Amino acid sequence: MDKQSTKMYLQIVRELRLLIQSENIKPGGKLPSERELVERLKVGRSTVREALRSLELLGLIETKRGEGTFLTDYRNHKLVEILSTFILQDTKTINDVHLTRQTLEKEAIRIVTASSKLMDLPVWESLLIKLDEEGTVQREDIIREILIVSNNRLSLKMWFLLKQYGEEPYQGFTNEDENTHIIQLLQAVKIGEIEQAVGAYNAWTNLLTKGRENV
Amino acid sequence: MDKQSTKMYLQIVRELRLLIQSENIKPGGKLPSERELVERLKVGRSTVREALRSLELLGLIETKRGEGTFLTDYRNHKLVEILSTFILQDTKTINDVHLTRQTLEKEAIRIVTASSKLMDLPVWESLLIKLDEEGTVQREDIIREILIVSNNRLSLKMWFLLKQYGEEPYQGFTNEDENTHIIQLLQAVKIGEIEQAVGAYNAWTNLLTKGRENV
DNA sequence: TCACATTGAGTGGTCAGACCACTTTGTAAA
DNA sequence: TTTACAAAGTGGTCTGACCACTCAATGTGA
Repeated sequence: MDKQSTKMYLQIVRELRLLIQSENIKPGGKLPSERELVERLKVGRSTVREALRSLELLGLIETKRGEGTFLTDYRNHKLVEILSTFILQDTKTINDVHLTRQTLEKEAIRIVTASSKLMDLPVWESLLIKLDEEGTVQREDIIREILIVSNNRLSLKMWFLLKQYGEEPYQGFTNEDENTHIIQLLQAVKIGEIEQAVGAYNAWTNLLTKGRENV
Repeated sequence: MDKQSTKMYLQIVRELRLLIQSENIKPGGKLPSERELVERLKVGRSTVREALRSLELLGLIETKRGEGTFLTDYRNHKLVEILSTFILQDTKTINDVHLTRQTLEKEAIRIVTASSKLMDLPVWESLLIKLDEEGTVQREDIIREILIVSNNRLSLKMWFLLKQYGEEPYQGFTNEDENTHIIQLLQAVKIGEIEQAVGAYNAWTNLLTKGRENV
């Protein structure tokens, strides 16, 4: 291990990658302990830890005191979580959060409605039936379902985050006024009418945000 | 500083964020030295370093031996390097990154085009003139301008991040085929034709992503 | 006076060893 | 057999030491 050229901890990050590959460690699998890595890589423990901590902040590994270090499922995009908290911290404008969330929601609606495979999924009919029978439905359930079906996990993860930061009008059940728009939205999805679906979504959203501040 | 609950180095990451804000450290600016942070935060140096190393791997700070630690412009490559080796092998994931970025871009186009104040900003005409005179233009400049004008700082920051991850063909100059779509896009923006603008954007995007893998 | 070399303070990079807190496991006692 | 406890293994943190590098103040010689 030469000292000068590259930073040691970056070297270790690389070594770890090779190690994971050569030992075929799967997500959820256990990595060698810090002390073992010290011996195998012939470096100090603090250096090993700097590498591990970096990867942890990236969400690539997970450490449990008393147990060990584990490879995580990359697909969880914990990365976005960290970066988002960085971002959201100095972007106090709560309105930006709402608008960005709505951006993701609208795009998901467009994607679903534009796809012949997704637009006539049984789930939309199920939601309509449930709405008809029970007279109300969890607001969040509908949007979440659309996001999930649209099949972009990154967007989904961001949506969860933004929803969490924005709090406000999404929890709880719908009222009759909302139901009108929701029915229109779901029916438009079913028949693949994109702009009609987005229009219904906008009407629904306006209803919910009515009375709040404007841009 | 309590020891048990949260991991110390994450606490320090948070502290650093506050410090950067309260002392108004700009990109390129210098952070307190590791030893000073040890004193101010009352923690060990290795812990401080774990936090700093994490932020460095994220590309948020930059360290120079013998000089100090500096806040970077968020354009560093380290993050991209690491991610591309660890995560982005998953084609589905990188595709999510692209699609999510495009979602933000399209919405920004819609917002700008839908606003009578924004759609006839002199900047669009300037871009058209520049394109006409020089025959080419930086791809990124156009989209960035639209994002900025759309006035959602959160979306803008997310866009910056996604752009880094995605290692898109976004750098560099445009060619003649692209220029056709760009002109159409900008002119549609100027006259407030939303769907036309989005359509031009899609055509442009398809041109750039043509030949890449499909979902 | 000026140009150059030297030195020392400050900074990040790494290492070694010591505890602590926690989890798991094996073993001895009931 | 079941329970309680001790030991081993692991990550979390701190301390102090030394190295490598940068920069500016200082000193020296022409």
